[in-house]
Amino acid sequence: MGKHTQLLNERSLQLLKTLVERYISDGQPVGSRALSKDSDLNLSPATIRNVMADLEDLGLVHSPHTSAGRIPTVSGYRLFVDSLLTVQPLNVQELSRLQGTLAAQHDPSNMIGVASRLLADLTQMAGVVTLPRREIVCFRHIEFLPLSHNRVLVIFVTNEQEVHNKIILTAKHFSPAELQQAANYINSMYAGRSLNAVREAVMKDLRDDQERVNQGMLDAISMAQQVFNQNEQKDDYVLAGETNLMGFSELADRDRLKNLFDAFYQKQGVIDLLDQCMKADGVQIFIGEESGYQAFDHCSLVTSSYSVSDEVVGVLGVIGPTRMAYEKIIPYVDITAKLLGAALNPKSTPPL
Amino acid sequence: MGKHTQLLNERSLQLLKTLVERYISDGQPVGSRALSKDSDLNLSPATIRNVMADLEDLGLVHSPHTSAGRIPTVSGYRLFVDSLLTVQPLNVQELSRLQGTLAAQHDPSNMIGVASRLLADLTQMAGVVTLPRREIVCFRHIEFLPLSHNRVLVIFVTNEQEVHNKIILTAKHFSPAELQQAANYINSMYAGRSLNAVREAVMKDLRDDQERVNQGMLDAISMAQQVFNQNEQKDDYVLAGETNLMGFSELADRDRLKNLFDAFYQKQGVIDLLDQCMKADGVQIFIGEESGYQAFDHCSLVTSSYSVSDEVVGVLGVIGPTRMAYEKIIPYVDITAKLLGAALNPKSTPPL
DNA sequence: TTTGGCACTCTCTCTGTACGAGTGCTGATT
DNA sequence: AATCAGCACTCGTACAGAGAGAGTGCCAAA
Repeated sequence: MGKHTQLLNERSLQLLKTLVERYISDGQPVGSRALSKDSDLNLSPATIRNVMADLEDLGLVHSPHTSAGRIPTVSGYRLFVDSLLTVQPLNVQELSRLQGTLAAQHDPSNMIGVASRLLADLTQMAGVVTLPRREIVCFRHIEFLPLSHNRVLVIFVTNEQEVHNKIILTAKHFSPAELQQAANYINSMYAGRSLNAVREAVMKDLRDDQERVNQGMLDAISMAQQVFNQNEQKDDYVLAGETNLMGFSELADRDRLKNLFDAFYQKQGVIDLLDQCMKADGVQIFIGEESGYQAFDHCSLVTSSYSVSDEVVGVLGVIGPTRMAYEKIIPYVDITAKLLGAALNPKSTPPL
Repeated sequence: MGKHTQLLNERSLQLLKTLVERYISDGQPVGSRALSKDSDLNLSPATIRNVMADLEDLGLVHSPHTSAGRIPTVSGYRLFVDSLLTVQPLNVQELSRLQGTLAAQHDPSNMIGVASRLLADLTQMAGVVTLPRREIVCFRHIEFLPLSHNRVLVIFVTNEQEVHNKIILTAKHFSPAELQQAANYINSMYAGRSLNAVREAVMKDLRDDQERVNQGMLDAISMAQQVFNQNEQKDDYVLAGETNLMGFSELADRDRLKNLFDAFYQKQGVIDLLDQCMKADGVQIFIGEESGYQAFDHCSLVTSSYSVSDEVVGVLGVIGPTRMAYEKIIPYVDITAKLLGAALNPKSTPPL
């Protein structure tokens, strides 16, 4: 694969692997003596020290101070997860528990929350799942309800069962009957198309039909415009188990922890990061500063996109300290993504 | 008021007051020398020490160790906020900023979030606002949409503009037209009544009209029953600025912080606490262990209920370390509650 | 009742020491 | 040429003692 695998011989890689594994399980810098015992290769500490010096030159490990052992750098972890890691197949009973819990939900909206919780509990770190977003959001049904002061409560349903509502202000007052009529009109005109298509159609109709159409339809269309024009893609995610992160000494630092949690609540930065993961399929990993996102500097993010009927609709993943058990986390994330996708899959299209 | 105000003379109270004030601003145990300088009474440190001994006997202050100054106990704080505290009137421009921000929202659902954020920003601690809950929730409108497999998406609107949705399973398959008819029937029968009233009426109709009514109506009523029967009072709150709490040394302890945040996310315990505050009107304060809620042992909670048209509908408040500037926080909470109530007040009832 | 004085206690910080872990390097061994 | 044992060296940590500072409690005098 990378330049390192060519530059380094088998033995060095083997040693790097055991070093990372050891550090992940212990959390202590690992010295040459420990490494000599841990690895199957029968080498003396002195030899190992030579190898370590090489690895250090390549920027794969570093020591916190002169006479401490070595700990992996970001590149070291990267090489480890890319080429050295042996993923652990996961436990059958855990798998069936996962599957069972997800399949038991019949309301997709809390299925996301459940998946997030599962990830968190499974890994004892933070789980994150983005709300499923289809490229083609299908407009299904709209409903207007009058409020006071020319305000109208708009309820509309997209895809199977996603309910949205917003309040719009109308230029003049409409009677309930008029609103009903407008809703009927919009439903008959636009239902079944994608939101983008609806948006365009509305624009077009508003331009073209200015003369031909009667007043009631015009009102309906202009309200439709208000509803659909702003491209409010409510990117969002559900987080769980963030308090699990408080236990890790890497993140014990006040400011780090605060930055991290602030990032969680501000959301935008995290969303951007997750969006990147959506493009690549399969499991995607950001280690430490790789994410380029300050708040995540001491964290790793293991994600996988999930798909409903072969279309990628979201991302889920796990956030934890850089020092995490990748060989376990990766299959967890992978499987959860597949199971969630399957669980979200509508068994068939509704009659309507 | 309490037993203490009678037991203690003016001077002791005065000293307790300055001690608490000093401790709140400094965070250090305050010694007799400092107290002697701070208080206007011209007393020597020695005299002050005698008084402190008395206060300690009464359980109002205590020293962390032999030769540290004194810090207030929970009872000390309690006496302070009940009888000694001089609330600071709040800054006019802050008040108008508050009012402006709240009035600018025209969607009540994010108004709650905004209020919470305001509290957090204002106090640099955590803000919390419960979702408004009226005793009488008025049923307004219902809508059925068919999904696959005899599942039906139910959308219903209560009060002015609260949209709820849930998925129910029906015994047999209904055509869209049948569902439409059922919705029309339910709307005409029950709209305008309180949810409780609807629930009862549905039960009654289901019992009584078994024979008289036609099949369509019967179906409608039995679906209505599914929708309304479970008493899902979705008690919930919106939290903001919880990360502000990470800065306080009192809460720096790992486990404490974790417990606190776990409590925030579990919600139930906090909801119970807030419910208690709803009963008392005016500003309500829990100091440290007073709340009886383990996770809040090192926190204080300053709350006030808020009302829409003279009916208490929710609670808001601020959560911070026991050592907080009560004289500022109290008016903040008080005013915010009043402003939020006013902002939520519907200007008039909608025509419908 | 108030106050100054004094002995005492406790914490915090600094210092020096000893120790252990681990490294880098060198020169001998294979 | 690769490997390894040995050695000097470095760094961090744990521990103990000393000194300073803050503050108390108590007693006796004003």
